Amino acid sequence: MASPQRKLSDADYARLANFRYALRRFLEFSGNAACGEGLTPRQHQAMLVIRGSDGGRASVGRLAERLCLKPNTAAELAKRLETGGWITRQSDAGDHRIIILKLTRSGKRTLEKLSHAHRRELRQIGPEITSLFVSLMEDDKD
Amino acid sequence: MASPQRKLSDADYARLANFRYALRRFLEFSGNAACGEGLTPRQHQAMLVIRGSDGGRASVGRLAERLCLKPNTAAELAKRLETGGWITRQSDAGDHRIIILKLTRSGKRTLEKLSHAHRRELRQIGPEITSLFVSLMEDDKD
DNA sequence: TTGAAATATGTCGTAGTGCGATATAACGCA
DNA sequence: TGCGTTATATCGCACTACGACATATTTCAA
Repeated sequence: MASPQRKLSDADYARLANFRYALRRFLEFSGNAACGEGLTPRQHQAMLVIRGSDGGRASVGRLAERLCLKPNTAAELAKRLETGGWITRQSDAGDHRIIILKLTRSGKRTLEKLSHAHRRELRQIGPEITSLFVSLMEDDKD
Repeated sequence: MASPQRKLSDADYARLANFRYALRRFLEFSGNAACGEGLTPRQHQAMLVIRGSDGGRASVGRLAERLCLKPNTAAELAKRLETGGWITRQSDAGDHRIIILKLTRSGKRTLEKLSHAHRRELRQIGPEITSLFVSLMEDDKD
């Protein structure tokens, strides 16, 4: 069994590098798909967070947390999405500090198209990513 | 068997959203680890590309390709890495247009520390990511 | 050999984005 | 009521990636 502090081999570095490369190509695909629909990558991700949240609605705070952003950044992102006609912003009935974000009809339509494409892509790259994980889990055999 | 154009369910969106969230948390971890060593996330990724390349050396062009960047951006990144003392830049003996990038001793030391931490993290999140992929592969059962 | 096209890298100005600091409004509880 | 907390918003700044362009080197065909 390899010690966790054993020196990393060339193959270890190659595996880590290949994994990151696969990730970047996926994110590249995703960004290109978003741009093709007139969205920035972040805007697309925000819409997915909203649609994937309970009831298809999310607060600005939840958006920030799920996107790993600071609240002020998420607020700006939400404003741009509203300006673009992708989402609506309305204050919560119970707590007027909270802004509830929901997709517009056109937002839903665009996100669905993108999500189909993403699912196809993920099904394509799934085996590769999974096998990279498997090899990262194993002890180095070199 | 579900048609590829079947309407996506709430659960489908939730799965896609959860997958992206897991990815972002990993990238967040990675970025924090890099910053803790005085590197920007991109600089760390560039160093991994170099170390993970054949012979531990990479050209600016290869750096660009593996990082999904334009060549000029990769050139600037390489310059900043050299200024920071993380890599060396020397022109290729055979083709003087090509600049060969290699890690310095301190670059190697820092990357090794980061790579150990990343391998630990990947081994932690591997099962989650893999199971997310598995559920994305399946037809929706809702 | 020579000159044009291709390749590899570098420079500069710009646009977009995320953050810190700060502000405002609404909530909750002593 | 009043004060601390929470949720969102505004503003200026820094960073980074890009497009457009520039330079150096190589390749190749005539």
